[in-house]
Amino acid sequence: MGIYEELQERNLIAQVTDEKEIRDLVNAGKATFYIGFDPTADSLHVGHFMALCLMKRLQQAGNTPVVLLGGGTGHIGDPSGRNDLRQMMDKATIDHNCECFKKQMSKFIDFNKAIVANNADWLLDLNYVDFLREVGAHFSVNNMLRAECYKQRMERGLTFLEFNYMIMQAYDFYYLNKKYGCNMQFGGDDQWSNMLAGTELIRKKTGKDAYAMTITLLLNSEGKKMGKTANGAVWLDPAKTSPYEFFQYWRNIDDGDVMKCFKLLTFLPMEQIREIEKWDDSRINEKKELLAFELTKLVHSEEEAQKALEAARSLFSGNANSENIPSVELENYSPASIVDLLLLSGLTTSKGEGRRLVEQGGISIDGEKVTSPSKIIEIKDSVVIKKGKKVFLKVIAK
RNA sequence: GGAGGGGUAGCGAAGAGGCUAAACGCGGCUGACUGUAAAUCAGCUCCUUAGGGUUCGGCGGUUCGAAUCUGCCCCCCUCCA
Repeated sequence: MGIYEELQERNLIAQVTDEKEIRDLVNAGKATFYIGFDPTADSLHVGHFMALCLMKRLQQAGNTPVVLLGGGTGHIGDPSGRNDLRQMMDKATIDHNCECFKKQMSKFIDFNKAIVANNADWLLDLNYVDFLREVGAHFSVNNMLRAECYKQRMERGLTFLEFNYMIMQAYDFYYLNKKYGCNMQFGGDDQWSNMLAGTELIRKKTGKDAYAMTITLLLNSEGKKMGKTANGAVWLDPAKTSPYEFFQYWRNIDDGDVMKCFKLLTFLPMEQIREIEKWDDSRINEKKELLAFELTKLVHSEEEAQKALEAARSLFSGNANSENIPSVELENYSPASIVDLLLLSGLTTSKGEGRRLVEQGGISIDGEKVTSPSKIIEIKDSVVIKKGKKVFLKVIAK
């Protein structure tokens, strides 16, 4: 079974421009493919994770990845799948984010056998009129407006700036094709029209064929994008989403999404996944635990995954072994009310919220329910606060 | 540039001078039931030193009292140029 068939079996492939060509190229390890990452934040998140895994899989199969950092396109902002204008970022922020991305990516991609490019290197110095003549002439506005990603925005307003994003992305592909012989582009399914624009531009400019393939978007059983929590994205940076939180995110997913995630996200061999799929329903929690473990291992490390697993087990089984659980340290802590302590430890964002939680019986300390919002909490060394059913935090007084 | 419509809590959406910290729905949180799931049910969902305080795009005005009336400005949508 080739890598292409494996991707298919995992349901990773959403759309392709030319199945036969892509299959042959990829299975033979002859593809030089690129995936673009726009530096919209200082950490990658779960959405990027799939793309990175795909890169890793393809690299393992002998293909050459090109990581394209959107140092230039980041200045424009992709309107696809968005109903508002992206906030403009300054150059320093974009550069900083690119650096953060690179660091995180090194976990997934062997940079010795990959190409890293930044489209700031060629986009920022383009001459407007030259560019219009050379590239702009090949685009039909009529066609562009038919693209799904723009259609939606036509209702709500689309700036010329954003309208150009597709052209920039197409130009990237063309540029990489010329410079590195890059013949394939991968991306999220929402990128489809942008990617097609690239293959068409290459055909028009060079007469050569180039290919595009999109990855299934990671949607939950309700059709919403996964990897989001109430507090925002699930980040890959442990400083932004701790390994424990990361683990818990997957531990808590919907029953119906478990197998899909195994296939799409883990590197477990398909034989093993098929085995897991056969497990009895009573083992659903075991499945979730394994999924969470595997993903935490991939993104962080086996050691971190083990710690998260143990922490979760001990907390949810009521054990007091609090060695690896999430914690905060409070400097100069002097006994304060529970409401203040919740605020100090970051478990709540306002006193009103803390008061509510206590009144609703949602707070316990070291296993003991707190009933009065004004209760003064002494901390000898540390305490474990439980908020709701599954949020635990160890507070260490210094 | 002109005409019209609009901007209300995380989102959608009522409210059209006091009874409004603002209906309702979604989302979120807590509790019950469970399996750290879903569904269901109940409560909560601006801040607070619990007296109040600060909110309805922004800044002024009218009024005892403004999300509601008014002037200017900003943004969005539709049509015209």
